[in-house]
Amino acid sequence: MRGVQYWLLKSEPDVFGYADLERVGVEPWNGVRNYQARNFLRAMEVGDLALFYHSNATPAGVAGVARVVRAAYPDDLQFDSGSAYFDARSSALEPRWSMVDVAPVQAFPRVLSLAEVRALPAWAESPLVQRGTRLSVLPVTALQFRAALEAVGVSSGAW
DNA sequence: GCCAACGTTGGC
DNA sequence: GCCAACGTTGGC
Repeated sequence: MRGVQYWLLKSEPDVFGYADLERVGVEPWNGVRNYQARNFLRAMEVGDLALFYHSNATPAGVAGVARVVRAAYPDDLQFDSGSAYFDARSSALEPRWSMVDVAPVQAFPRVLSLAEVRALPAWAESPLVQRGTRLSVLPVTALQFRAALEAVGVSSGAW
C-alpha cells in the first residue's frame, strides 16, 4: 500500500472555482488538453488530495483542498462535437484524453496567494512558481502540501 | 489589456 | 524532421 499522493489543480474561478466545487459536490475534471497534465491525471488514485488553485484571478492562489473520488476515465468532452474540447482524433476505443472526479474537502479560510506560495521554501522547486510553466495539473510533495496548509492555519486532522 | 513563455500545427 | 507561425496560458 502506498500513501496518498498530492497534486495541484488549476481552475479559473470565473469558470469554476472552489465554491462551485462545494456547490456541486463532485466534479469531473474534464477539458485538460495537455499531455503532461493528462499523464498526471492518469497517475491519480482515489483518495489522493489536491490543492485547488485559482488561476486568472485576483489574487491567484490556492483556495482549498479537493479529493480524488474517481480515478482516470475517458474525458466525455472529447467526443462532444459541440464542445470546445472536442477532439476528432479521439475514438471510444482509443480515447486520447482523461479526467478524474474530484470532491471538496476543505475550503481555505483565505486564498493562499501565489506570492505567498513563492515565499515558502518547500515550494522553491515546484513548477508552479517557475517562470513560464503553464501546467494545469502538477504533482505536489507532502512537504509542499503541509506547508500550504500551515500557511493558512488549516489542519488536516478532521479529514 | 499586455506580453512572455511555451505547446502545437502544418508547410516544406 | 525542421522550424516558423500561431494559439493559449496566466501573471501582472
